[in-house]
Amino acid sequence: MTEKQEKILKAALELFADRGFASTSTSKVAQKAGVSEGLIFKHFTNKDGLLNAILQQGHEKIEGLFKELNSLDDPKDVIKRVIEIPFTISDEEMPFWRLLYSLKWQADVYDGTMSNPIKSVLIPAFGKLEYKNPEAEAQLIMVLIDGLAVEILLRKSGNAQSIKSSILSKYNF
Amino acid sequence: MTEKQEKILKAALELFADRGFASTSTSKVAQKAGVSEGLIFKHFTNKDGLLNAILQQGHEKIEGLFKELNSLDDPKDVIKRVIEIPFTISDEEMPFWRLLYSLKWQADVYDGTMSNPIKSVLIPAFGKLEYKNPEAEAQLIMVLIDGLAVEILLRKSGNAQSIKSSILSKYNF
DNA sequence: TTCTAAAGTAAGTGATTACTCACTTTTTGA
DNA sequence: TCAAAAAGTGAGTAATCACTTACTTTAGAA
Repeated sequence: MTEKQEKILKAALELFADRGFASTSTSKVAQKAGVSEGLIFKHFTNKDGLLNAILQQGHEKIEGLFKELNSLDDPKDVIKRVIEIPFTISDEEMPFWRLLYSLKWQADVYDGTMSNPIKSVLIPAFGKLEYKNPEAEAQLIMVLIDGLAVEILLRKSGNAQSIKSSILSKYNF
Repeated sequence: MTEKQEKILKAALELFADRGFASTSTSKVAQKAGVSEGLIFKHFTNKDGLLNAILQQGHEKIEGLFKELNSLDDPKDVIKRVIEIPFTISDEEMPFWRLLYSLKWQADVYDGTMSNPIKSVLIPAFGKLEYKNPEAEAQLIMVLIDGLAVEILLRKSGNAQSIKSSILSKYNF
C-alpha cells in the first residue's frame, strides 16, 4: 500500500461519508487526496472498486470485535457487550460506519453481511438465559443497536448514556 | 395539481426511494413519468424543488398520525400506539419513508423535524406512568422505532410481529 | 369567438461525470 | 548498474448532468 494509495482511501472515505457515494466525484477525491485523478483508476480500477477497497479495509478493522464477543463466556456479558457496541465507536471509526449505514439505502451496494455474526452470537446467549424466544430477543437487540448507531452517528442527542442504562435495566442487568 | 404534475411526483418518489436522490437524473424522472424533461423545471423550478414537493406531499399525508396520538388519553395507549407505528406502514407509504430515511444520511436535505412531535407526546406519557427518567425512556422508544422502521423498510426479516410482542412484554403491556 | 395565461414540448446549453491513454518518474531486484 | 515494472501525471474522451430557451398546444373566462 503506497502512501498515495492511503491518502486516496482516506479522502474518499471522508467524502463518501459526508456527501454520499453517488454525489462525490472521483475528481473531488483526487483533489482532496492531492493526487492526479488517473491514479485512482490505476489503483482501484473504477469508482466501485474504490468503494469496495474502503469497505474491505473497514471490515478488517472491525473483525476484532467479533473475536472479542466469541471469547466471552457469560451470556449476560455477551448481551451487555453487544449493547455497548454503538457507544464505543471512536471518532476515527465514525466515517466508516456513517458510510456503511448510508449505503444500506442505496440497494445493491451493501448486503448486510455485517450484522449476521453478531446475531449468531446473541441467539445462544439468550438461549442459555432461558428466554422464551431467543430468536426474537436477538432480533430486538439487533434493531436496538441499529437504532442506537443511527442516533450516535448522526449525533442528534448528547445524553446517550442515560438511554444505555434504561436499556440495561429492562434486561435486569 | 395537473395530471402530469402528479405523474412526475409519483415517478420521482419511486426513483428517489429506489436508486437514491443523487443518483437519479431528472431525465430519468421525465422518462418514467412520460413527460418532457423541461416540464419538471416549469413546475418545480429545480431538482431540489421537486424533492421538496415530494417531502411536503408526504408530510401532509402523515399529519393525521400526530393528531391521532394527541387524542389518546391513557398514557399506555400512547406508548403502545407509537411502538405500533412502524408496523402499520402501508405498501403505498413505503417509498416515502424509504426516501425520508435515506435522506437522513445526505446531510443538509432533511433535518429530523419529523420525530420531535412524537417525542413530545411520549415524555408526558412516561411521566404519568411515574417512570424515573421520562426523557430517557422517550428517547429509547424513539431509537427503537427508528431501528424497527429501518428493519421493516429494508424488509430484512419477515417475523416482525414476534419482535413487537418482545418489546411490549418489556413494558408490561 | 377570441384573447390570454398556463401547460407542455424539443432541442439545445455549458459544466461535470467516470474513465482512458500516452507519457514521465520512481522503485526495485538481479 | 541498469532494465523492467510499478507509480504517477495531465490532457484528453464521450456521455450524462441540471437547466434554459424558443416555441406550440390547451383551457377557460370575457
